[in-house]
Amino acid sequence: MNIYLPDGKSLELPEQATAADAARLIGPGLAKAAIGAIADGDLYDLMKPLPSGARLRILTEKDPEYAQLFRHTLAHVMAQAVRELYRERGFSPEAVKLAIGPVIENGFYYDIDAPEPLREEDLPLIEAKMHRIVGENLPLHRFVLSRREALERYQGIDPYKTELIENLPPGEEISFYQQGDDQNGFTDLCRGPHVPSTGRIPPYFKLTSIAGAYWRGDSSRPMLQRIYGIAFSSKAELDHYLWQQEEAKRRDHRKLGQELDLFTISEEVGKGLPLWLPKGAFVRRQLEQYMYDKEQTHGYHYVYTPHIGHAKLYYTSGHLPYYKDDMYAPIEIEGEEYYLKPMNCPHHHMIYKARPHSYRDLPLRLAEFGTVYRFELSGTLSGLTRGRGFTQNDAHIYCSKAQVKGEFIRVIQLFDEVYKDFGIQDYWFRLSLPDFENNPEKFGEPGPHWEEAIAAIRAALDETGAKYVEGIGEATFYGPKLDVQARTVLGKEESVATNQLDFISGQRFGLEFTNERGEKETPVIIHRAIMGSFDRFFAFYLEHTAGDFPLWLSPTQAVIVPISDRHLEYAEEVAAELRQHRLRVEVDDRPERMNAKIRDAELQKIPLVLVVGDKETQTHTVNLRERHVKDQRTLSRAELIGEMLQRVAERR
RNA sequence: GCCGAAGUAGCUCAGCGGUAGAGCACUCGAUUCGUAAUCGAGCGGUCGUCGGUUCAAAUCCGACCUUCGGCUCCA
Repeated sequence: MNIYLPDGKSLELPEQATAADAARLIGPGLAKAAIGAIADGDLYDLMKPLPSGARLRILTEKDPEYAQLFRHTLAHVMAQAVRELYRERGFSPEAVKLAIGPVIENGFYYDIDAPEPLREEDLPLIEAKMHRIVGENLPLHRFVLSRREALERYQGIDPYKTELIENLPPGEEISFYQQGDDQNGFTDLCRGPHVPSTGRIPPYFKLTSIAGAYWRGDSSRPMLQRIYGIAFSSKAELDHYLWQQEEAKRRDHRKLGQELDLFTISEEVGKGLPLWLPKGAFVRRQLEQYMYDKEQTHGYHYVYTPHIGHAKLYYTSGHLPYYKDDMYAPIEIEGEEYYLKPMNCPHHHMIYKARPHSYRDLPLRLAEFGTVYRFELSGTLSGLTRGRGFTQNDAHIYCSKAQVKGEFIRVIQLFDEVYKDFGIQDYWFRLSLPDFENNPEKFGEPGPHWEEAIAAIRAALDETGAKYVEGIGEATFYGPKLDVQARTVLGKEESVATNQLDFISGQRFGLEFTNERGEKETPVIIHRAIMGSFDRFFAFYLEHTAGDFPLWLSPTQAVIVPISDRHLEYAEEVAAELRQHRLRVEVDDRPERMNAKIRDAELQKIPLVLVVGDKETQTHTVNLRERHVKDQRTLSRAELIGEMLQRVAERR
């Protein structure tokens, strides 16, 4: 067969030849350096036969794909080490059943069903064995078995592998990889690719955690133990990753919330129900005020609705059958059932319905900072990011079909404006589509309304030039979903907000408007939340800024530090003047040394520290120590106020 | 909800069978100081809860609660 190289040259190779054969033919240097290959765009190792006529690029340890190869092999090395550990504890090799062991971002994991649970203390033991196996430089070898042979290998021994083999599509090659021999080695059902020997694995790996994971991600199936590992090709990359982890801990909104007195969660109030302390509440109020002003100028009308609603409301909306288990239990009053509201839409629909509407009223945009309660599973709760009570930056846009695209464009533009003001640069949309095949009971039948809805959103995205990706299966039962994803400073992707196009609720609630021809028509509804929930947005933003709020948001904008008590009077005078301009300032009048006061202001991440001593008192100035700025400046009070007000106006 | 780990003073943590400790915070006193911690004293905990083992439990065992890391879920 022929293989084509990147420079256009072709190589004549026997059938079933591998990338190792190709590299050998090119030259001994490359044969030695080769670690894998890209054939027709797919990653191959040195052991798998190449497809005839493939376009081939040989990879060395310098290529980024190298990581995928050794991470995958490390999963096998770890499985071998775990087997060994249990053998030493008196279990037979068959007692340890293996499920899947894939490569993930930064590393790998393996799902294992062990005869007795692994514990955290076992990780270093396993890791040591892994290092030994890597040091032994066991060669890897690939072989193929027939379906019958493969099944025989695992029948009655490993139900997970058996199921995997049974689920392979007919005609698919069933390959195995073996490292070492039967005495000291390990064989696994695997499609590869792998490094050619365990010695080619860089020693920069670590086992990080052990966690439960359902077999095939299905909560009705057995729970396995998952061991997570990370692996990099250099120490620098490993160190960078570890640094990132530390940084993430430092920025964790739960930690910052505690340190900066922003919010707390009390067992006595209930899990997942955050309490906003004065400083956190102040920042949240600023966010709300900002959104309120913004939405006013974008033609939204604010409404208020109660926190509970009649059961009928949720039968009408269609949520009750789907989400009953995820709602707080009903409250029975006078023989009628009420629910804590899990979302605001039905209430808003009733506001729409309260008056007849003409096409001239549309689009009608109803907004509310609506507090909702959802019975989230206890294991999913996490600070403000995932609570059981939270307040949405919610709005529903009622419009005609013809207006959908235009309204979506406005929504996308609003996102742009708001996120820009908060310095969130790296964000994009994710259009979630229905999966009719695998989840017909949720999405119903495919039809023109779905198609129209999806086309309208796509058109809006294209027209604004917004960045977006598409995903299947995550739509809601009433329409496609448009999530907003943002990348944190540390590179982690997070969901901040979610919007939906809804062509079903209008009918369910009997909403209508009179069109130009005097006919009744049903409006389409856009559910949108720019900041998602204030709780989650606040958490995201807190981590984004590491608690360094810009001046306009900071609960305390400046702390005045008098050098000694005789400067207190002047300090209060400056404070009073700033306060007249609605600037938020505090005088640190504790009987402490100025160094201690400055340190505390830094730890509290106060943007400005104003030091006043003899010089300042005499010249009616302040000495400004700005956070993250090396040098101090002395400036007049008018200059200071001017600068501060300007920064507030510019949201810096 | 499921798997694993952890819960000791307001916070960060030590103690791991012989009836509770440090630093910070807080209160009081002294110090009045020029850009990240002045000194001293005091206050503060039925060691998550309940039960068991023991002459004796923060410490060992069990159940439950909460938090954390995952899995599942997210209208």
